Amino acid sequence: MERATRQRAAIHAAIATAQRPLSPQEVLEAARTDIPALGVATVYRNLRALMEDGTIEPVTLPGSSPRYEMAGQDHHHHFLCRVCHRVFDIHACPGSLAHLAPPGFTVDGHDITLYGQCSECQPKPSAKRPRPDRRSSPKG
Amino acid sequence: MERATRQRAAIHAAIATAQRPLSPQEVLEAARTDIPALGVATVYRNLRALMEDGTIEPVTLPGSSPRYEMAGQDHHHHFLCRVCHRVFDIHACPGSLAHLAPPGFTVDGHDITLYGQCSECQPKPSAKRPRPDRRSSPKG
DNA sequence: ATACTTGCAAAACATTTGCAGTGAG
DNA sequence: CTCACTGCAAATGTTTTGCAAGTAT
Repeated sequence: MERATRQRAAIHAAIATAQRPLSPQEVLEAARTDIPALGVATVYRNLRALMEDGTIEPVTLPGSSPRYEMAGQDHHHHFLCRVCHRVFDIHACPGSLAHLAPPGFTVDGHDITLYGQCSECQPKPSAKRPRPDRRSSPKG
Repeated sequence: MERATRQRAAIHAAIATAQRPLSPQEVLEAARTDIPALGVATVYRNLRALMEDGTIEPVTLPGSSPRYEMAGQDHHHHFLCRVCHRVFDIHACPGSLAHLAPPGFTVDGHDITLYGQCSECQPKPSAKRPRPDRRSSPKG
């Protein structure tokens, strides 16, 4: 990552602008509004470069390939609403879970995903109906 | 899933015998000790059949393709070794994490994945070297 | 026998890599 | 000018599908 290119700027902007983690494919589509000829390989190469550079971070949710979001956020986890399938950041953490591992194992990190219903999708008898499915990932 | 075949039995046995969730590739290798000519497609087809049948369950770890283990086990979590990329069951749980969610959210479940090094991949100065990379999933 | 299953090969996808041409510094 | 970067295409690697042959029932 030594030169500043239009492609890199477009890819960076796509991620910085998005209100949610983007998949490589979504990044490609978003960045192509700026640079129509942008190639997939360039997206993957720059995602890796931006990650090594510490500019973006991967968001790995169970069962789907990684998405990317701007780095620099606090250690956090994710809440996946079973109704609207949106992902929310959980800015809380139970702390080290190293003691859960078997003897002889070394723990250096963890991921936690909570499942349930977000505040807007609570089953209220006669309230507004749940939000539509806004899932964005292809493989979700 | 209407007929009992040797292939299906071998695949079922491979998963039932393993002490950890297996990737399709690991299932293939294990089942081939019984049926050397076993094909990949058969493994995938049977994994799907056994899942629909409720015999096995998918283990979806963040960022990697699914693994499979016998259904009906107690609530447990998983440990992913960063060296050999094998997955181990963690038969411990910090308990309810419902309090981590924002007000108004309902939590009905959670997934926890620990990362680190398994007992066989510990960096011991002059001990046996770590196991080879047995990763089977590309996206992990 | 019938038709579900299998194994192989090709297809479908996602991601990576090789290379010659392009462009930032 | 240089050489990192890009776009394209080919290569990798995983999972799915098409089909003729195999085999439970």
